[in-house]
Amino acid sequence: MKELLCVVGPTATGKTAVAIELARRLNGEIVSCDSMQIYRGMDIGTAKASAEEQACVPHHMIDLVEPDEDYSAARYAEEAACVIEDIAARGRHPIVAGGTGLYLRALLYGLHDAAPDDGGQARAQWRRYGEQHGPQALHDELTCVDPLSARRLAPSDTRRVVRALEVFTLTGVPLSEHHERSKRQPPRYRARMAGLCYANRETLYETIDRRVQAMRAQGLAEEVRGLLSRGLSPEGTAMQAIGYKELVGAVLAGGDFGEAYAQVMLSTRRYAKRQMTWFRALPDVCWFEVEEQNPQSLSTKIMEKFGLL
RNA sequence: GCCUCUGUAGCUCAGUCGGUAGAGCAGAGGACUGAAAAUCCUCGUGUCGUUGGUUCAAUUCCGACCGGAGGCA
Repeated sequence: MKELLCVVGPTATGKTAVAIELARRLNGEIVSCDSMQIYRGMDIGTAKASAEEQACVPHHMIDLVEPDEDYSAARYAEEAACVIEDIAARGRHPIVAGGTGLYLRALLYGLHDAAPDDGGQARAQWRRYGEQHGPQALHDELTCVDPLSARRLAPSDTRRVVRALEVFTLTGVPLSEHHERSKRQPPRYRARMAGLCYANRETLYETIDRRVQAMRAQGLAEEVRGLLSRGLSPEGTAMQAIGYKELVGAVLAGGDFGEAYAQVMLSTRRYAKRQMTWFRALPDVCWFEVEEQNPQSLSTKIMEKFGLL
């Protein structure tokens, strides 16, 4: 099984800089693992590597689709696996870096068997059912066809309840059964995971606030305005990204940006916390505290730890 | 200076016809299998401004004092 170096952790810990440093020293190329950097034209708010950084080390899995296109964890897993194979075939070192827990999991461990694509009809149908009859009725439907999933999911988590019903409708097999099967498959890689974190939560939050201020100075509002003027719907997946969904209202109303940016900071903090939950639950993450560390020293520590020096 | 209102969780505020109190937000922890920066679950003891009084019992009633807001001078 192939070894795969991954740099994970919550937002604003410097994953990008460390990954670039590692790539430089290991003859590597970076494979982003970020659900929002997938979208073209969303640069400032997603904290994409700059043009200079991308010129210095090849970056992959960035700017793949337009913001009004759909993307998915499954597509990510498939395409990232191809990219990784290609990098290795060229004799270089793939370095996965990013903060989207589900995408990383999909890449490393795989998802369950695909359901046939019906263009989202089943999903839309169940969602409508939920809107008409309420989340409890939706959950009751799931109990009938997939009691295991129903027990696992809260009725209020309509998103997952709808998905479980969709999978059963499309495949005739309960989602819980799909999960059982996929668990039996071995992981695709032997992941060496370096987790970046702050020892103090306070420091993380201060760094996040500073980063949001920097995004403001770089013209995040202008970027949002540009996306909207190109006709992008505020309801799409891409516009659910933190920094974008908060600013859409202020841009449209021409209103209070101060409040919008305060909300961006808040959302980012809570997101960072959820990311920590993801990565803490992962087995075999080696944690590195980033306080008082620059990307060079961090990359050295990581290489030492993983025997890459 | 006088009058009125106000002081309860980090913040905004409920509430207790006297038996020591609870929501939202924030915060913390967790879940996560094709939307995931999404979606969802769990967690609330705090000198009820201070200090006297009445009372078996005061955060609640009364007085004084100290903050804050407004009004009249």
